Amino acid sequence: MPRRAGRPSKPVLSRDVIARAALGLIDEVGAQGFSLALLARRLGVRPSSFYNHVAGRDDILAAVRELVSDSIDATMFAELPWDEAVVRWAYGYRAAFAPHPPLIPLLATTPVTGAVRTLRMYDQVAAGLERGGWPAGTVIPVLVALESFILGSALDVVAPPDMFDSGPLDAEAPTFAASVRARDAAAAARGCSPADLAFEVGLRAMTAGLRRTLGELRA
Amino acid sequence: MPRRAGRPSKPVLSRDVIARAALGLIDEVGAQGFSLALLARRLGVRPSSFYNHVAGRDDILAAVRELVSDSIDATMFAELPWDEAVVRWAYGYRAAFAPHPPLIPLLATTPVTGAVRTLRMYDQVAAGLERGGWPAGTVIPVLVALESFILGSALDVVAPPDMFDSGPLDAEAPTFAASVRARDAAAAARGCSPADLAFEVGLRAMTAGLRRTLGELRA
DNA sequence: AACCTAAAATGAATCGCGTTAGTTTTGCGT
DNA sequence: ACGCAAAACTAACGCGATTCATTTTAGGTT
Repeated sequence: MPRRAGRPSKPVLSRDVIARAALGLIDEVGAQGFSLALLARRLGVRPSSFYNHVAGRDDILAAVRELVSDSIDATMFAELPWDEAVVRWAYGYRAAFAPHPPLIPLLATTPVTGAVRTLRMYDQVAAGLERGGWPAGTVIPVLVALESFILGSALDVVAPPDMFDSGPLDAEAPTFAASVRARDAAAAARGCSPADLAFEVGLRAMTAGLRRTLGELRA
Repeated sequence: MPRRAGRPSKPVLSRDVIARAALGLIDEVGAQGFSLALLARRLGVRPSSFYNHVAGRDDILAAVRELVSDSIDATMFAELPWDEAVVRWAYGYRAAFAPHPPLIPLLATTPVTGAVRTLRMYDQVAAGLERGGWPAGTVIPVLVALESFILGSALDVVAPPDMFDSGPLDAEAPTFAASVRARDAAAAARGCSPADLAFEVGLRAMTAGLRRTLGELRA
């Protein structure tokens, strides 16, 4: 039963409704299969109706980005020591993207354009680092380095694991092939995914290294 | 003077010719403006001609990725101590992408699918880490953590710097705004870009932390 | 040397997607 | 009660990737 033309009694769409539906659709069909036509069908609407609420496709993706990044918590920087807060923040940051793998390539490449909530998150992190004793000029580089690692790790989550299969691998790269097998065994033994393993190793190294850097700076 | 139909005396296209032209075109018009029609015009060719050499648009981008990632050197892992090699490798990795900013979002999101040269690079890195004393199961996590940071940092290079401008910033996020200004001053004093600053800070922290991790593992 | 197949280009046509313009119906403020 | 703006729809455009058929040429086979 298609809707006739004309304004409906109760509004069907809104920026928020569109963003949530887009997020769900991307989760289902992947970033590849996402299209306005499909999204419109899911919402029982024609594609042109979107333009009453958003500026276009890119704007919808921006709304989705806000939706996801707004779920990242950064309040721990107000309470915990900076290095502990960094670890928790990183885990939460990564966990916000983890449920939506197809989204990561789409959003990691279009960083934080003018979202107010995101800006506030940065403010909390910056305040926490400053409180922890980091000199003014070093706060943002530390923040950016951490975020770079987190985003890169998120991309790793979405990387296809099937490329490390046998075949030309053992012939072309024997050391690498053996290392991959050893890693898979290690991940299985710890009961976590290979991507988790790399993230933990990297995050521990990063925080330990930053602690050392801060110590050197204060001397 | 358009070419008539039919096979030319000397072939005009090849996978390599297409890839190099695509790289140049993306550098000029950005990832946004890249299209097969435009690429074909640059090469004096019709879009359908591509399909005699590549599988389609995605395959062209894969060829471009190979072109760029093949320029990453990893031979230092055979000569230098692992931690020194890591630093040089990371700089070279990042430098390979730096000349092609529009390419980074396009390629960072589609990691290394089956390129043989890339596989060999991984092999060299893995061998170097193993030689440096890293246990078998830890080699790949360390490699992946490093690559995650490098790719994330590459994305940071391409991030628009104009988002940190005044406006609602000082009202919404005063600490952050002040930190950004302090960072800009620090970067200017050191004569490098803000992105470079974050990369150096993160890389130093990462390697220092990994040294510590390796020390703990051997005890 | 004639021939046949495969390679490598063009030309025309298709399909889907994002977007715009114009139309219709409805809600709300004066 | 009136009118304007909001929010849906329909129709159409343009562009981009891809496919299919056609044409010309290269290179190996008998």
